[in-house]
Amino acid sequence: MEVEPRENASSAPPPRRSDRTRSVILDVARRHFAAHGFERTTIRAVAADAGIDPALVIRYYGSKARLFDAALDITLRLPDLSGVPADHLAEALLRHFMVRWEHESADDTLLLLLRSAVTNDRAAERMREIFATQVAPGLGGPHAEKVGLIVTQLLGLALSRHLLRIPAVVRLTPGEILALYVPAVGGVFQLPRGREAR
Amino acid sequence: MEVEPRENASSAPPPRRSDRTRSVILDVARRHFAAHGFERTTIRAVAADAGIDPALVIRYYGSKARLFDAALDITLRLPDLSGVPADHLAEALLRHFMVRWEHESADDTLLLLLRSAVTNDRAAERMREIFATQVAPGLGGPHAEKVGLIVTQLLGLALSRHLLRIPAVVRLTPGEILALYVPAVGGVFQLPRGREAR
DNA sequence: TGAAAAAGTCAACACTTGGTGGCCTACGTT
DNA sequence: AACGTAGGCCACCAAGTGTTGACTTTTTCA
Repeated sequence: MEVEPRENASSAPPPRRSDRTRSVILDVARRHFAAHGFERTTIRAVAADAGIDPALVIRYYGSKARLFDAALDITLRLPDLSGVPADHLAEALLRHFMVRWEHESADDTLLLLLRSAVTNDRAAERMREIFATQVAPGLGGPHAEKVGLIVTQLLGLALSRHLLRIPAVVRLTPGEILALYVPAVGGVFQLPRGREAR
Repeated sequence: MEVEPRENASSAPPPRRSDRTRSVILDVARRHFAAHGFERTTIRAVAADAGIDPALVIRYYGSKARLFDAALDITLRLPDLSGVPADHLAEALLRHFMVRWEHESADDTLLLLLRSAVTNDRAAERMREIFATQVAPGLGGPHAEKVGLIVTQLLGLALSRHLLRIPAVVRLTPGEILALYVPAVGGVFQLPRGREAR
């Protein structure tokens, strides 16, 4: 696989001339996967969009599945909420994702992950991994048992506004969403810490 | 099921001998679409599962797309919330959908709609229609501008619990979800009626 | 300069898909 | 019983897919 034989004993592997092509392919592939999901994305379309031959995609990534895996190698850039007081957590969270998602040229990271995960088991598993390793630790601590429902609300928002594009949700301005939704997310945050025993 | 050309001038169209096959096909197709989405569902698989020849599917439904349309002809059985006082709306809503979704043999209606709509434009459009004609009117009235975010929360729950199966959400018991999530949904409901001008 | 290695192209493959038309069978009506 | 028709099956087609291997072009470097 292992597209990277490391011959260099030192830290960084030697740069290849094809690195640029590799990353172009990956970029284009990410856009296609985010826009159409796994099945409807064809290697031929990605290659055409990247201006190269379909065979190159296979050469560098082995297969469509492995290209998909590479595209799912995602690092969410989560905000640092360590200093935020509990009663402002909801607003800070929402505000952060709103500004990121609203902008046109925003990263497709979330769309890629969400759209893929709904119809593709591999992507769903990857999403759970990302949740466990990148999301839960950051928001964990005293709110451990609530993290799931916080994320649920954020995903719901992304889903209905950016994927399903439900008019009643699309119509709202960012300010309106903030005003209406912060109390909702806060409603989970501000519950008493220990819930009844399970 | 409303796949019935009405030739009969009287009330009921004449029953055909093939009606049973038709409905079997539609049932199986709904299950497949709900489980795998549009692209990954093949006519051959549906036919095999229904125990008939693939050609029959085309014969009765014309094409895969039209079979999909027929499968999307859905009537949500929404609860009647007219008599529920405002401060119990959230709980009533959540409780209703929880009991429907939790049960094993539950209807796949939501999964079908949700899973399809994320990768298929036709399904997304159908979902917006259903929202506009079946959901919004029922919840509308004084909460008109909030309906979108209420639905957002319900969809988010269905998404993370039943589609993505995020462990932190799956792990929760129905009672826990109710306890944690009712304040959230209520947080939207109980906002002052008129929000700042748009 | 020349040769080896890398980068990229091309044509073809095996396979799956949705879809079509012809054919056989079983039923219902007269 | 005969026959017309609807229900069902089979073989097949054309298009599109991921993937492969051989080939050509470009770069690298001794």
